[in-house]
Amino acid sequence: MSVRREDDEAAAINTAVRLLAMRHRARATSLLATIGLNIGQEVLLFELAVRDGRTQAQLAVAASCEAPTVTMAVRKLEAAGLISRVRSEHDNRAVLVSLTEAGHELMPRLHALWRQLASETAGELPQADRKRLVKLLRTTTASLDAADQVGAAQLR
Amino acid sequence: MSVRREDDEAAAINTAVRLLAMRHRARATSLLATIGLNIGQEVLLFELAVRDGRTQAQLAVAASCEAPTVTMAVRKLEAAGLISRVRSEHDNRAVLVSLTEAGHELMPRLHALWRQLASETAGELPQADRKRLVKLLRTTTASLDAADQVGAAQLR
DNA sequence: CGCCTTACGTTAGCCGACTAACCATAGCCG
DNA sequence: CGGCTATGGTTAGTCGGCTAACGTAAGGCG
Repeated sequence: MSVRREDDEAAAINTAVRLLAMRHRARATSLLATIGLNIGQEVLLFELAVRDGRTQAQLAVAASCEAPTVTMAVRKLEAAGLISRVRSEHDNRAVLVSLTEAGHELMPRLHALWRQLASETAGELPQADRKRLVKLLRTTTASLDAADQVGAAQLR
Repeated sequence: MSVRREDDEAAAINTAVRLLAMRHRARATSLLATIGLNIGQEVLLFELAVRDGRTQAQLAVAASCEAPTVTMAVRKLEAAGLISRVRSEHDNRAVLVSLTEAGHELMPRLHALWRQLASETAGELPQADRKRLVKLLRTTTASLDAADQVGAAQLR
């Protein structure tokens, strides 16, 4: 087998991932703008809707992003009146984040937008393919996670 | 069928896409750093390796990104000595971009990295699934493109 | 010929995400 | 008890990508 052949397949995979990532993000940005949200904020709102009163550190884990990203997103959400921040009683370092009334009221529209985005993404696929898609996305993500662990370990 | 159910599926799709996007980009960034490249630059190099001497506008289309993004990437690639920029003879506005000798020499390592990234992404999948994955990624990307066209058209 | 529109490229400014560095608090452990 | 480490959060700075606005050149068309 030629290297050329492998290069083609690698390019196909990598660019397909990159392009979907760009388009999905762009479309999400555009849809979220209609309710006054910036991308990245919706993840925290969804997490808080599931369980309120979590610390920013917990939110960072749940959202799979870093602490400073949460700091900024939370700050803007608070400025928008959608969440409230309260110092934890048990741990003076931690901040507990909760949805405000306005935050709760926004959720239905946010869910609607998210359904629309998912539909625009995979709505034309038969249901079996949609399940396959999610499964493949998760598998590949996990695979990259594992590779990253190894890569990081080699730096030590 | 309840809205709850649809919300779950939408969340599954959207977050799966988002997470793969983040991990894939992060891993690409990390791998590209080993040969001194920043993410985004590799796309232009691959394009130029296929066909040299294209204008920045053509590269923007080929790379599916905007003109200013190409401007910056090209500037840094030139500073790194990997490409050269020459004013077109036929069109005094246009700039023709080409790989330098150093740029050509870098390509094998870049291809190797890209194969590794693809392998880390989908290497554990059976070949049939890899093809399915690429197909699904392309289909969904096209679907989002179409939705974006409609969305943009409604703004007029 | 001269204008008007279109196309190419750059600049300026924004945003999300990351890392590195920092401060403050918790909590463990000698 | 006292110090050391680990943890929560913020700040500063970087980077890629985008949009908007600009200058300049090309090209069609009256």
